[in-house]
Amino acid sequence: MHYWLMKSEPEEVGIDDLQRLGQIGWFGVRNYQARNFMRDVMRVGDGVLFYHSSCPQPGIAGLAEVCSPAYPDPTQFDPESKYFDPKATLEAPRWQQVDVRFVRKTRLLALEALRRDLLLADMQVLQRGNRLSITPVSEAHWRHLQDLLT
DNA sequence: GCCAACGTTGGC
DNA sequence: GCCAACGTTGGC
Repeated sequence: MHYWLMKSEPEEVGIDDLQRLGQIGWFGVRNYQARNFMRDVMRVGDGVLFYHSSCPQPGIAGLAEVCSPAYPDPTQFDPESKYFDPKATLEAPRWQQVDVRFVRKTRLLALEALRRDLLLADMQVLQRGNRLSITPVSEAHWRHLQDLLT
């Protein structure tokens, strides 16, 4: 069992979209480290902090759960998609995604508040220069965040 | 729109 | 395998 923080731009897919759809494929990851987390480490049932990025109020907006193993991200094959990758083929896909299901919305726990919380100071997502859209979350951080989000 | 930080690419 | 140039992320 692992825990994750996954960033999404709410203009593209926000927590309300996940709630409406119930479940989505986490398409569009184009970073090898983040892909490897999905492919090699994630398991069905892992907990997910759904984070809104690149928006007026960045922060944790809800809880979700990994609900499929990794499989090829279809947008890499679609020339119309902004995530199209000309070097990916059906025989040798490059990019993977997992399905994520909605658990619940939370109050918005703003990035600013995360940074102020000393117990979260060493969260990977808060480290200087971090750009990974998927980062592991320790069990201690997960538990603390559950308390904050209750 | 700026820009710090980091990842990727490609020539050598 | 080095590393300069370039591209991207994402908060501000």
